[in-house]
Amino acid sequence: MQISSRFTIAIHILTCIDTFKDDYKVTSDFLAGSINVNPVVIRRLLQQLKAAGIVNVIRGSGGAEIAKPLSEITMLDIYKAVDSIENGSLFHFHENPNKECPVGRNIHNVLDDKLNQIQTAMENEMRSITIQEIVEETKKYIQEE
Amino acid sequence: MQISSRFTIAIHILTCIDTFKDDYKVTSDFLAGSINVNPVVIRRLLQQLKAAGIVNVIRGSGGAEIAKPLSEITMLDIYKAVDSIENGSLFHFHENPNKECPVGRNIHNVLDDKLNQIQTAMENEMRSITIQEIVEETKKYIQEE
DNA sequence: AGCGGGTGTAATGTCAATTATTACAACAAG
DNA sequence: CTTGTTGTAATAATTGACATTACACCCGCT
Repeated sequence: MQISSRFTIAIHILTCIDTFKDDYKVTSDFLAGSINVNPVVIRRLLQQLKAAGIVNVIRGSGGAEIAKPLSEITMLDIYKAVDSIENGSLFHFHENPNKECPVGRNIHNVLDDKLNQIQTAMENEMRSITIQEIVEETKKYIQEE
Repeated sequence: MQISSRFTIAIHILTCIDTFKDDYKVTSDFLAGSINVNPVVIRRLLQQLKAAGIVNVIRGSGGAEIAKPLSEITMLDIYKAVDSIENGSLFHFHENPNKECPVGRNIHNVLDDKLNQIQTAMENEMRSITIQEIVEETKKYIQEE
């Protein structure tokens, strides 16, 4: 299965907040309009991003803002904040290898290392990309329209 | 969501085939016993591995064997063979960003590059690990028991 | 030739996760 | 105290993963 669209939606959310922060009050309804999902989905994601210290959400009067410099927010931060995968493990290991079988009882030990190695490579790449790059490139695209 | 357990099961299959090739006829039932899944799951995976040229499956008398040197089979080969993810894309992009919104109609262009970059990092790491390493380490674990 | 163990595959069922949606209490500002 | 908004629970629809049954087909053996 693929990594949840919560991840790309969260990136879209942050990009919108920054892009429109001076011209609009960026509410969950506003964001839902650009992303084309239900506002409740946005609110839940905003809660998760808030818990990670990435955004502030203004209750009552409404709106969301980004809580720290864009250059300090990496893809990995977002990825982790919105629980893109379960238990933090990218791979779903088959649960019950047979302990009676020599391979069955050892495969987990051998594979876990390798799977971690792969996942780490992915996470390192994520850490190297900031939301600032995304926002800047998006602005460039918009200007060129 | 996580990457399907088909991936780890396929690795388990190959490890078993090699480990037991001299002592048993390695049938789908035999493999199902070590992995603890239904034999039909094994047969479907064997078909996919066969389509990728990784194994031969002997119809009639039964059994499976590995079709090429272990050192030439990488994690990436297996990963691709068993369709661990859909459409080859690790990330599920939210489908319908609003084309009326400047961010909505450009985010796909910007993000696709970055997502590919991340996925490529993962795939490169997968390419660097061969099933031979897995088999050898597993044998080492078994001997030390 | 036919038996028996095995594969290939379709059909069906179950379960869990994702996403959508409704509903409403809590809240803040005018 | 009204209005627009957030926070969150409850529920449903959809989808995909995995399990399982069933059975035709295949091939070596006697």
